[in-house]
Amino acid sequence: MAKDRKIDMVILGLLSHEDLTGYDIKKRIDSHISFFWKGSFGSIYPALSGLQEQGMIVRRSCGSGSREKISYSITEDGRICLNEWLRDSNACNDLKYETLVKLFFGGAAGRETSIRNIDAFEKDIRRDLEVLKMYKENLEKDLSDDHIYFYLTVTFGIDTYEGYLKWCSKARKLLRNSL
Amino acid sequence: MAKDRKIDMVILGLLSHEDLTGYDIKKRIDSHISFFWKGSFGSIYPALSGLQEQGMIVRRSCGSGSREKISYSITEDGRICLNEWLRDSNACNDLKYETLVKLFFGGAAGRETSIRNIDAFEKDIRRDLEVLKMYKENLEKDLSDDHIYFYLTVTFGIDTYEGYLKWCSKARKLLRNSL
DNA sequence: AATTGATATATCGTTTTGATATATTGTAGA
DNA sequence: TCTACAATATATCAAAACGATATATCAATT
Repeated sequence: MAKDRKIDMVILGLLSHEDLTGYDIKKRIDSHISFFWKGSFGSIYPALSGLQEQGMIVRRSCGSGSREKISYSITEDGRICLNEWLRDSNACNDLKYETLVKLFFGGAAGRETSIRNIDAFEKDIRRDLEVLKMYKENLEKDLSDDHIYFYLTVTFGIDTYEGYLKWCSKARKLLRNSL
Repeated sequence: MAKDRKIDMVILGLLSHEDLTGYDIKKRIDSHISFFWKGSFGSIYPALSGLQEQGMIVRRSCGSGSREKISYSITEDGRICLNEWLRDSNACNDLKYETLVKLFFGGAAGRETSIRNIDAFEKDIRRDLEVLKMYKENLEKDLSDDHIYFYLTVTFGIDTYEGYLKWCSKARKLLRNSL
């Protein structure tokens, strides 16, 4: 049975494309999906053990030399489990904007503090937006069936980030101009 | 000293406006800030105990009758702690879009499944957007210094949600039209 | 009088984070 | 050559947060 562990589904998703080690999984998450989902070693390695016990994945030592290196493959059961989860359109989108919490309570520290916090947020967003735009450009060179799903998540990021930037300007203006 | 517990700051923020019980805190979070931050009883009650031990808040039994009811007030130390946190412009915005994870791995289930998932996402967003717009209308009737911070978080929500909706249309179109 | 739903506090198991420990391999510079 | 550093790789731990559940009271309805 599919558990409540969301990281399990991320791992199965990644393994549905290629065999990976725990470390590789972490790298894939960081490079490709970290702007809409994160994962740490502390969740990845226990999840891999759990998934193996459930028969969703199989491990194979692939140490080239003396080095222990453990690669995982998805099983047929794993594919079925992933598929079931994908077909269930219930999805929990859990957003935590510390920036907005600080803004919400901004009255306790004054408007200049809030403006500085918005500035810091904007700076982060601009930096991340550049990366996403680069991804988009590269993907548009070859928008095959394989890449279309990644492309859609990237455009999601770009659209929302550009929304953030517009809001930043408006918010600063309001904080400065309204008496 | 300020801990790593983010919920602590949310509680101090809420208590900086008015005295509240744990249950009230949960209600305030659900009604006012849940679209950018969530909190459960399982984090609120332990946090209240911790904050009290640190002297950031004080508890006062205010049972009207036999009913036990515990209200909390912020202390001067609590205000200082909140202020320090507000002034630190480092903020971790941690977003988890399960919808995007499903889309990213959508190739494993086919385009119709992805389109259904986008439809479900859009439906949720439209519903939540209506609520935010109502909040905005009400706030605009009296945009005093007290309400401006809430107003800004609400417009943030509206701007990003409208960005989501635009993306939904584009994404569906791409999934349907690109061969 | 009984039932329902809101109020209110609290705990428990599970998941996740973020940091750290440990050790190996590859590589760039002294 | 060697040596220091970064990257690779697995793993664990305490702390934090979630989500569900337990318990009980109060207010309003039936």
